[in-house]
Amino acid sequence: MSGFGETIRNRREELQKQNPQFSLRAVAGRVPLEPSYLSRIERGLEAPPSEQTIRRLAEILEFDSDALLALAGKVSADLADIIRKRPVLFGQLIRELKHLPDQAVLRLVREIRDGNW
Amino acid sequence: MSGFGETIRNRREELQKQNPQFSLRAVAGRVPLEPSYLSRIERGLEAPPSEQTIRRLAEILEFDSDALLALAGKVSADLADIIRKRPVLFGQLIRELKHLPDQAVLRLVREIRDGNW
DNA sequence: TGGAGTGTGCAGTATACACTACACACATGA
DNA sequence: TCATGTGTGTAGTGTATACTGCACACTCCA
Repeated sequence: MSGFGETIRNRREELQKQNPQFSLRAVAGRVPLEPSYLSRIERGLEAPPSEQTIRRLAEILEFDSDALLALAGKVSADLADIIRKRPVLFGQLIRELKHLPDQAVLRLVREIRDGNW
Repeated sequence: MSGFGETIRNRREELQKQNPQFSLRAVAGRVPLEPSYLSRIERGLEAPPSEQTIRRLAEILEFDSDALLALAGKVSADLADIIRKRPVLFGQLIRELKHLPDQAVLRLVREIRDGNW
């Protein structure tokens, strides 16, 4: 599994091919961040930045923010909030779902969305 | 909703009634922690301690650790790990479950446990 | 050939986190 | 009365987090 830095560097360079507004400096400027800091992050010399900064990067690089946060070893604060409101219940559920295949979880999501619960 | 400090103080004092081994000093000694630190935490003068320390307190005070962590504004690291392995999938699911009543979530837990998925 | 743009190296900083250490005041019982 | 146990107040500490700031080397092209 590739790391956080590697992922955003690859994604940025991919976008940069089509559009010069995706140079390291340009992206850093939009976040905003110091270019040298972003550089160190992309090369994995520095730990991933804060959740807010990761969200901003995900926005700019058009990347799923939950996925990017996960690569940074974090869980989105809004999800954590949902769990914290019913910790025992959600604790049970999530531990139960741990070994359930993607397909089954996805089916669950759809059934809940369709109001079958 | 009562805070973290208040909760552990109440719980500790309740146990202390039956057993002198639940004085602030004795509990602090078992964790182990400096008594003054635990005192400040119980009175809400200090932020809740680390996840490890909260788990230890939950163990000593026979309190659900997920619930205690939630009062401290935290989500158990093992749950976070599960989510981080499939961030998009679990993100969808949890946001979908946000407004589902306890009863429905509980039924879900049981159905999954019974292998109906 | 020099000005603009590329990424990088190195140093420094403010704030929060998670505590320890120790002195103090009060109560109780022997 | 004094040793023991109760909780508390104040100060200090080491480490991590999340960055900034600026100088530097390289490339490109006008």
